[in-house]
Amino acid sequence: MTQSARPTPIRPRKRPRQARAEETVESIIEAAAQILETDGIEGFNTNAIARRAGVSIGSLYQYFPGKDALTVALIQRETQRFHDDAAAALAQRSGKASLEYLIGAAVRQQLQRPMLARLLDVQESNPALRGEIEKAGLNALIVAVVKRVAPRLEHPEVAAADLLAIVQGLTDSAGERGEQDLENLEHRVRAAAFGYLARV
Amino acid sequence: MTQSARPTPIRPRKRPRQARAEETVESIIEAAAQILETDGIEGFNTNAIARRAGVSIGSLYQYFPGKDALTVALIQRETQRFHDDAAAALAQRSGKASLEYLIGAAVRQQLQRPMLARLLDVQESNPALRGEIEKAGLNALIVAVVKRVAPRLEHPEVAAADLLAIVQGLTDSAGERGEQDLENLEHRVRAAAFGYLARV
Amino acid sequence: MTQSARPTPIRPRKRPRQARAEETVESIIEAAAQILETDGIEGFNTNAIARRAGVSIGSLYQYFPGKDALTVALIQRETQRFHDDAAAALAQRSGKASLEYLIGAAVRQQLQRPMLARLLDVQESNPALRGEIEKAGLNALIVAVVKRVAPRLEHPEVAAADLLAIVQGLTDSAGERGEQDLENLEHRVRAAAFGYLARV
Amino acid sequence: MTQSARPTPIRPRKRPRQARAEETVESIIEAAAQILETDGIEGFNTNAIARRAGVSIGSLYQYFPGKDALTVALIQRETQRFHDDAAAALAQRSGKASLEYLIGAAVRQQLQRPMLARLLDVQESNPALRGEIEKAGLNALIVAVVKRVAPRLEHPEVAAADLLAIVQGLTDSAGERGEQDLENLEHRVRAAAFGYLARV
DNA sequence: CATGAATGAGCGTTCATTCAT
DNA sequence: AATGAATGAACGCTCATTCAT
Repeated sequence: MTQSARPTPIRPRKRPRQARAEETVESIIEAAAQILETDGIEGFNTNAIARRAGVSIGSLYQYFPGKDALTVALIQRETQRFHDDAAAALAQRSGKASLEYLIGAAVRQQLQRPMLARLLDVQESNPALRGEIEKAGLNALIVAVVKRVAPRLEHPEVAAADLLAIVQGLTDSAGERGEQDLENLEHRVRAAAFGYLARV
Repeated sequence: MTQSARPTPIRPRKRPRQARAEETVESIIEAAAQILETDGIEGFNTNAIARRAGVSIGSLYQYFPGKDALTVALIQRETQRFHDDAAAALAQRSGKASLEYLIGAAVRQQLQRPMLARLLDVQESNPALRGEIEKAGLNALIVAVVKRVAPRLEHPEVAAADLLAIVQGLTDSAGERGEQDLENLEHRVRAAAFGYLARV
Repeated sequence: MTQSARPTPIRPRKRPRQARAEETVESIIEAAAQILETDGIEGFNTNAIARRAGVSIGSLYQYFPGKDALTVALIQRETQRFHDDAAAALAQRSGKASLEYLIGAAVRQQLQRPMLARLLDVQESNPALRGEIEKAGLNALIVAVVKRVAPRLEHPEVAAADLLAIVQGLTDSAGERGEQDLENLEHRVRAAAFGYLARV
Repeated sequence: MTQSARPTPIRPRKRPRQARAEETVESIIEAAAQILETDGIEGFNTNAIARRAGVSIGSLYQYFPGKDALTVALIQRETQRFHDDAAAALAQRSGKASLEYLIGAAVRQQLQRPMLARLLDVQESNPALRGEIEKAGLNALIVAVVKRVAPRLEHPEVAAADLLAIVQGLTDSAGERGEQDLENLEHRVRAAAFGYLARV
């Protein structure tokens, strides 16, 4: 009768047990990504997402306890890619190569779906989502990379956060301006990242 | 973000001709800033802003043709401060001093009202507001500063945009984490900015 | 973005300051009463109530912070009548006359709008509304009446609650069966009430 | 309460012919009772009931054509207990003992599962369920008890209905206030019942 | 000009019910 | 028969915007 007073949980409501369900979940997340890319935050509403996914609104809520949970899932999916890249980065021979690898991954990902990446960065600052986004794993990896490039740094965690901010700031801004030249952008991001590490 | 289908004009409906009107406009913008700081985007709605400004919702719409126009006005006001600082930066003796001055200004502004600065950056990415925000003036000034520090740079406009992105990225991220140490943050931002310029 | 997590307050959002507003509030409450009578709880939804009141859904929420608040207001309005009658009851010469007066009032009110009275009794048991309904005043009056009829009773508050339960139980049941004979019903209610007091 | 436009039949879809089916039906009804007790009407939805019963939602609809049918079945089950008690009541020696026995049963049942009893009374007033609940048998028994206690009463059916209303009104009200003292409550209910019969 | 009551499109979400597997 | 994924009508509620006073 009255709408629930307790805040909606963010974690997925149920693990899909059938193949069909898994497909549905995937299609919803992908629809969310597409909506964000084509219509921006304005069009980012659950009904539209369900429609785009070719799924009923009820199904959306079968797998996501609320809109925020879906947003988180989308962010997680995109973060995961970066996370995998970061893991690969650590496998590089030198520290320098590690960071370069990481930057390359970030830039590539950004230029692939610029709108999506930018809007997700924006969503990430939504306080309702705070703490729900698994950043610990990614952060640890970046810290590890930082420690390899600049082993003598006093506060590698701060440097890691700063590097992430620099890379995101630069790529988002480039994406906003519609930049396409991957090489050039990558060069500039490297300049900022290595420049920072050299002087901090 | 905007609810109506037909796009609302963004430019102020009327230039205030009387002192009282000017005050009203100012109070509304300040109310918008305060709401953004205290309640975040969640609380950023026209009715709340009017109430906080001690003005009727009707009056708000007398001076702003829509919510977006008000948002733009607020962004402009904050940008103006930075613009003034940038102008002062150019008056510095050396190019290095100019950029340092600019960075100091940016960091200070960010740490003074961290919420506001961050949320405005987010608003700025709203495509509905795009193009309505007067950035040309500020950009020109930054380009001028860049030309002084790095006269031989091939694309000073790109560098200017990058520097803005780096500074905003770093300060927003710092604000998000609740950093308070101005000196330390300024040091790191300088590292990134000068490092970038040295290597690009 | 997400629907509010904190439970909706029950008290009216604003005191109407203009005559028009007062009318609107009245019309909404009356519409709620009518809907409850004609369509039962099934039809008791905010959109239908607003429509019946000839008012937009927005106006309803301008004066009532939520559906529950409206329900409470409706219950209060109906309780008020009874409250007034109870006050008049105390003015009767004898204690017996007081209780008889009260019973007469209850029976009359019940038979006037049987559906409404019954459904409101049901609503009253809604835990979400508990404590929001001003019962203290009415209770005190009934206790006073009880003390006059049966001054030597050990627990007049319990007796008052019991009497209320008996009267409501009987009248609701009568209303449910479509009874119309006021005299007869009143006689039976008196039998139960006075019989209870004589033996408890 | 029912969502579909066309009215759903209320009678059970099929008589269970196998022992296992009978168990399933029983487990669903018991689950419904438990949900009503622990979560109140708020939590009383078919999916939750099926889950609590350890049965799929599909199975629930295999045995009950709709939610209302399940509610009716639950009410019937609870009524049945009372019905059995009423039958036992008639076996008492005197009429007075019969009624006292009945009241004792009612009070005990109410205080055993106060939530359940009260909420079922509320459900009973749902017009969609009206007429579907088998009350004739119970009524006849109460009438028989009444005839034994007060053989000269002109309208024993009315008295029976009134007594039921009085007892339910008092016990529900007591349950609502969390009363636990069985003896005391029983004493007051007797006072009301016998007082009523003596004066009506 | 100012006020604030009124509007209503649209959003997030629930839950009874169906039906392919 | 049993399962549970899927459906979608319907509800509670918000907030940008209008307009009579």
